[in-house]
Amino acid sequence: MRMTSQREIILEELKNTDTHPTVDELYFKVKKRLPRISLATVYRNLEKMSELGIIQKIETVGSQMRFDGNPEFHYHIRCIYCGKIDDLPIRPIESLKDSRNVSLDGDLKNYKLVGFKLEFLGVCPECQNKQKQ
Amino acid sequence: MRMTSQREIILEELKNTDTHPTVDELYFKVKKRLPRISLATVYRNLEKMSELGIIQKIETVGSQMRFDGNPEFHYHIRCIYCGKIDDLPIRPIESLKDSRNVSLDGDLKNYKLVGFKLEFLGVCPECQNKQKQ
DNA sequence: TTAAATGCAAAAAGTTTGCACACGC
DNA sequence: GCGTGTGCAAACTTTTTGCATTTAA
Repeated sequence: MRMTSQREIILEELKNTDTHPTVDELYFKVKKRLPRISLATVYRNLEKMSELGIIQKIETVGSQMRFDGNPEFHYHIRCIYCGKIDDLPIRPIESLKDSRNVSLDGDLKNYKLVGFKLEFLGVCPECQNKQKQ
Repeated sequence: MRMTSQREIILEELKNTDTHPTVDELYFKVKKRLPRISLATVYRNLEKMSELGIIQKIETVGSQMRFDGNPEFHYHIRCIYCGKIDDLPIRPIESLKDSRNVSLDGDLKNYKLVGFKLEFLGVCPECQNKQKQ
């Protein structure tokens, strides 16, 4: 992978964010430093870097893709009102690590189980405040 | 909710399917019986019926929405190659039912936890066969 | 030097919306 | 008859792609 200034700055801006930005959000941040960058470049770079395991693509339900500058496995919590995603500093749930735990009283419909995706849902502090008003 | 023939037939076709169709797939099935129906009507009806809890919207990552004629809670498994979704006849994982189990060594970042979404990933029988060839 | 990356614009894919008309209750 | 629902077309949002040009190694 060739290191271009675009790639470098995209990665830098992603790592400097503790939110998990959408492509668009990141595009506007990067654009402040590289005004001529195109959205397609941001898409292409995020895709490639997540394939290489440098960053992590967070495929949340429904809405847009988001990216996480931290490639290590960890859980996420998503706000059901605003869609924001935060890291969840909990340890991986052991009972799920072993797929045998989940197939005790049923077959897997002939699927070969390769993993699972666990996402937590909640209400973020900001949206809790809005509800109170 | 008013019962129109469109609504009735959409629901009937969804219930008669053991796959978990996308809106488009269902649209073409319904179209065989109601040739003049529009895609917008299918969208509007599926949305409304899932709001009312008559059916279930399956919000899988990345791709399109899919719908399930069975409103009861159950787990799904998604094929990582073709995106197909099947029901998984396993019982709900008890350890996840109690949110206290997941917050033992970390806080929840001030989120109010409301639930979780657990989806299994696998390779469906058809895609396993394709791989062998 | 040359293959990979970029910018731009257009296309694609999925979903939503405005509006006039139709129809269930 | 009223108000919800429908069909149609157009708009919208997010993501991808073709192509000529630029650039890192």
